[in-house]
Amino acid sequence: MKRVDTSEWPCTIARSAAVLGDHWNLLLIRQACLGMRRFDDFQGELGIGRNMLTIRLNGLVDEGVFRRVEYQNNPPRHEYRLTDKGRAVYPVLAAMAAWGEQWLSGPEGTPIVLHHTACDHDMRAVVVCSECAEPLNVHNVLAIAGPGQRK
Amino acid sequence: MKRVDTSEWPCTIARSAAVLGDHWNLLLIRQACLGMRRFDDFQGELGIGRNMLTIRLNGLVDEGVFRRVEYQNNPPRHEYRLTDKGRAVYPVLAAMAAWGEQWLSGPEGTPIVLHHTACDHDMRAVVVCSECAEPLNVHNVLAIAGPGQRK
DNA sequence: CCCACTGAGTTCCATTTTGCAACCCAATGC
DNA sequence: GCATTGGGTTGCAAAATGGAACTCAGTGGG
Repeated sequence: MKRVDTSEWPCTIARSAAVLGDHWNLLLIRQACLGMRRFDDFQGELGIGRNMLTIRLNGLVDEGVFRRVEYQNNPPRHEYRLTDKGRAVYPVLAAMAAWGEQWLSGPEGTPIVLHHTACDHDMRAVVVCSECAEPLNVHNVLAIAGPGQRK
Repeated sequence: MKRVDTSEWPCTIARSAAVLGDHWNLLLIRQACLGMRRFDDFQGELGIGRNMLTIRLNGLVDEGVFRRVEYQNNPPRHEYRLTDKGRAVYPVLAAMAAWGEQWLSGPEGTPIVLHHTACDHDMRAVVVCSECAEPLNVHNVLAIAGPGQRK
């Protein structure tokens, strides 16, 4: 009766969901994207229990999303930093933020505005095709079996 | 000791995570994006327990992601269809698929290839700025308080 | 020297969630 | 009239979750 593990399913969404389909993981990566690195900071900011936090951080380190770095050694202390793989989750968070902004904001409006420093505009994330740069939607994308397919 | 609910936090990612930070929800929406609508089809394809499935589908209907539609009434039978809000999750899934493809594929390569019918190319999703169309990354986006902020 | 504090975790325990299997019900199909 | 189909419940045991208290090593203050 272990929780179902989808990390080996022949589907990139299922595999991603094994890591990203957990609200604490998402929130931890979000905080890390904002520059947070320390155990107690994550704990205090998110209100996650310390035991949960330990389990999540270890899991994300095992996944290669975080790296555990000693930042002083007397007494030994470490912090959790995003790896390249971890930083690559940012676009997913941005897409989730865009969805949340459009569909989950109350009448007061969005609680967070994203500002793109590269072009100096407030913006929202848009998910587009790598080949033609048009926005994607359910109707214009087909999923077909790739080389790693087996099931 | 109920599971922490982040749906009212003043953060669009936390709010989205309350819905999308659950692997079954993600997988159900994925299946629905592929055209699946029936209880038994979801159950059989994903292998999710029937009780879990009931809870998840009801939850997603309450959230407004799915709509429960009667497709015959003798005996009464219904199916679950995506609403506009539900279809709007697709870009998030596409972004997750792109991350999974790059970081979670084994040596055999990706199990799934996405094909953009609009431009007739195989592609991956790219998350860009709505204003300048440049790809986003951790370093060039700032999160600042919006009108709905309070905390 | 003693005490409190900091950072980063453990441990314990009571609730919830999961997952699985078995069961229910109404209308067909054969 | 008996099994099948679609869409669920119910019951139960194994895990995950959340909260609070406790640990441990070094530091800073008095």
